[in-house]
Amino acid sequence: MLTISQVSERTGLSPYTLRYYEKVGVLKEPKRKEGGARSYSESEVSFIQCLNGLKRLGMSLEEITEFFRDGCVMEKIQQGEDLAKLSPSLNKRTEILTKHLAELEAKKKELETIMALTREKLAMYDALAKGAAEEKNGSGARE
Amino acid sequence: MLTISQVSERTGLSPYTLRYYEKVGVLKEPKRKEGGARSYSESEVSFIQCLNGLKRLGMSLEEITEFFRDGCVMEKIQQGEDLAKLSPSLNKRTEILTKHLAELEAKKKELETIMALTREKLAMYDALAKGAAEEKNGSGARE
DNA sequence: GCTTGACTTCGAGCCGGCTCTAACCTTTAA
DNA sequence: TTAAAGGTTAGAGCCGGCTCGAAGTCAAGC
Repeated sequence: MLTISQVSERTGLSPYTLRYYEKVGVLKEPKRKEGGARSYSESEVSFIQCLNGLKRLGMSLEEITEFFRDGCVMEKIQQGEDLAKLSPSLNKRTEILTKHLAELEAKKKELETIMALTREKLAMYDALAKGAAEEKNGSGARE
Repeated sequence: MLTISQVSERTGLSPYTLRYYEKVGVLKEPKRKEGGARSYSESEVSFIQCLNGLKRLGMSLEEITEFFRDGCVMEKIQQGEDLAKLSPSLNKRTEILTKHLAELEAKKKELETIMALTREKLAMYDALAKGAAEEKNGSGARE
């Protein structure tokens, strides 16, 4: 059993963040020692690592909470749990990931649009700046 | 001369937002009427429209403030101001836009990375879900 | 017995970009 | 004359995701 700062070291999340995640419901409350200190198991650590994986996908804490509503499925599978029984959870997960991917795609389109606009504007200022430089040099080749 | 709500209608920014922009320094203080009410000119409206253009590029208020430190150059040009005199402003603007574009490109790369990761994870869950469905159907073709 | 260090809690603060409330003031029309 | 429709200000609240401060508790070592 691990303390919060040991879990912090092994997951890269600060104790602050771990407690915060607990508060907002993305992590469930761990057992406590007599003194009241949190006491985490190995499987809780791997759950958090799994969670970190989803954060890397840019998912919000809300999405992640929803994703994990049935616990850490990958672990259950590794423990040899019946695949058929997990089917609804798996379906929900592919659904959430599909939706997330669609959001990312939308974001990318949006980003490409504003990049195109930025390039346009940049080209305009660039052309003006060049014109200004020429005028300064007195060359004034055109006209 | 226009009131704040007239400017709001013509620019799509709420009076709240206009006052907020003034407070954080992206808009400069307009003239006041006797009563103390803000009184905007047409050129202030076109400045704000220009500002909206930059917002559409995803620029932060801080970047926009910096961009407009020398006023609305496009307008000065239209008013026939000497292009050579504006050269430093124009150079600064192309510089800011170039930097902004680089940031957008970085963001896009990042986004592409997490999209690839998401697709991977999705493929995995998808495969598992299919496997679970097969097991449920009793077919169990393999093994 | 006392200090030290790690834990606990609650609540506040931070970021950026608004958005709104409250209390007040001004102009205009009935 | 007074009420409604605008305007003004300072300051608070909101979002998500932390991050921290203060004050308290607890176990271990000197």
